[in-house]
Amino acid sequence: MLDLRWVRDNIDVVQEALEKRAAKVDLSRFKELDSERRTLIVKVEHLKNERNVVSGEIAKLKKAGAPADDKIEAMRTLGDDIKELDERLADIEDELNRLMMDIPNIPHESVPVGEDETCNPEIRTWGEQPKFDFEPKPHWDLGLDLGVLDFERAAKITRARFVLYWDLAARLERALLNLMLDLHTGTHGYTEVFPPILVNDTSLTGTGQLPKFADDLFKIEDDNLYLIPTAEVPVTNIHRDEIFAGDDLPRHYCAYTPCFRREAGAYGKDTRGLIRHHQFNKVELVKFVHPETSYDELEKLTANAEAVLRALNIHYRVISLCTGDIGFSAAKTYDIEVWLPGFGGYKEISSCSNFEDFQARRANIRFREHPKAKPQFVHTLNGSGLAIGRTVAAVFENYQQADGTILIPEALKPYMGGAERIVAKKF
RNA sequence: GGAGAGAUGGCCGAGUCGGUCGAAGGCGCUCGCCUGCUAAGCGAGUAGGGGGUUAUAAACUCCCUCGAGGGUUCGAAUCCCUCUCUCUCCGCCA
Repeated sequence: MLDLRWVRDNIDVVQEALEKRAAKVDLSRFKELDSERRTLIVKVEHLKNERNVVSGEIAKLKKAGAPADDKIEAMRTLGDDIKELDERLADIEDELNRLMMDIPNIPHESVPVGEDETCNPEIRTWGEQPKFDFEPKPHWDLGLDLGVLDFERAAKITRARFVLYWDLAARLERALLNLMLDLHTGTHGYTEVFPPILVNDTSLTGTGQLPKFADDLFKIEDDNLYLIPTAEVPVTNIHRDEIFAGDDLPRHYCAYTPCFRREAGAYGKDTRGLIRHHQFNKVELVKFVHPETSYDELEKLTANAEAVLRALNIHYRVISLCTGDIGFSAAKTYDIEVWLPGFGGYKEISSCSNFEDFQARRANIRFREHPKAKPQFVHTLNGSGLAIGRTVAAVFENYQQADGTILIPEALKPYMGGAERIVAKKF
């Protein structure tokens, strides 16, 4: 959410940003509601002041044993007026609030202007596409041939877009998440947390998934709880309604969690393999930082996520999302796209964003520069470090051999219980 | 799931029959004074949000907030209702 006063004073900036994002929000309605709200506040507060003053007088009279009936009678009608104005004010604030909730974040000035994902510029690449003297297979064929990725049984147990891993594929998933957590907690200095994966609607509103994106979430109706679509939600909400002391910042957290997404708008997209599932594991990086440092922190966070692919020695590129492709809450986003030789293209494996104070304002996460200073909003950032299912896919495709087996990358060997490669087996 | 108790400022804790309570007292913290050092002592300050005025400064002023939301009342931290959370006991359970 943006700051109400800031929007009021910078309505043209907001309008321009909305156009760049191709977002539809009615700012003329905003102007109406905002000015009506302020007029009403002045009126009703004036009346409330009178009520408070006269109530004090009534108290005095009663104590002195004097009659106060005429004042009480006058206050009765005043009370009705206040009630009516308060109700109108509440209606206006509701509508204004809904409107504010629908306004996406303002992209940072460094974000490239563009209509859609075809306009995202490449920032850098690392490594090279591996050369094969055979036709590399996509990971789903590799997994099926080796017997370790069982989509059929997963569909039986649950439904499509779920997977059952067998044996060394299951082990590989666990190896990867351990490698990632060890790297981020060790070398990169993040604090590991393990949060709840069912959350309430306040948490989802804080990070921006609600109210706008309810369709993307799995909901437990009976308890009014949701399965998290990303660890960003519980981890960012750790500090909801809290005020940091200035020297408590920055905070760097990493968390492994399963993630659940309904993928409501994605029918027919990435239907094969591990790319787009309803349930997947992810290691997430989340930062709470001083506003002045947040863009430096975004560069570092992205580099920390990249470090996983470097450790695995897998080629990738980093792109900067343009104004038309950037997420609702983000001010700037880098996507890391991993090379999948069998699939024959790059695929997003991490999305690293600076939300500036957009989430912090919704979730009310603040800090004090000095003990006596007014609280101000922190900046929040997060990024995948990495999506684990897609990393499994990347390992499969990049480390496949002519005989259909998959070599275990050097960095994963300590985690694989002595296994050197994944070979075909029937389960 | 059943029965009961509770939720007040950074923390602890008072709040009488609803009446000047945003809230006694203590601790902590900040600033100043004092004292060879330390400790102690003295004085002052110490919630958040939203309006008005203003330069989106300082200062001043008003309104709201005593878990959340609603109600009763001229007036609610105090009374009533709903919800959430915490604690105790019973049941169930990895």
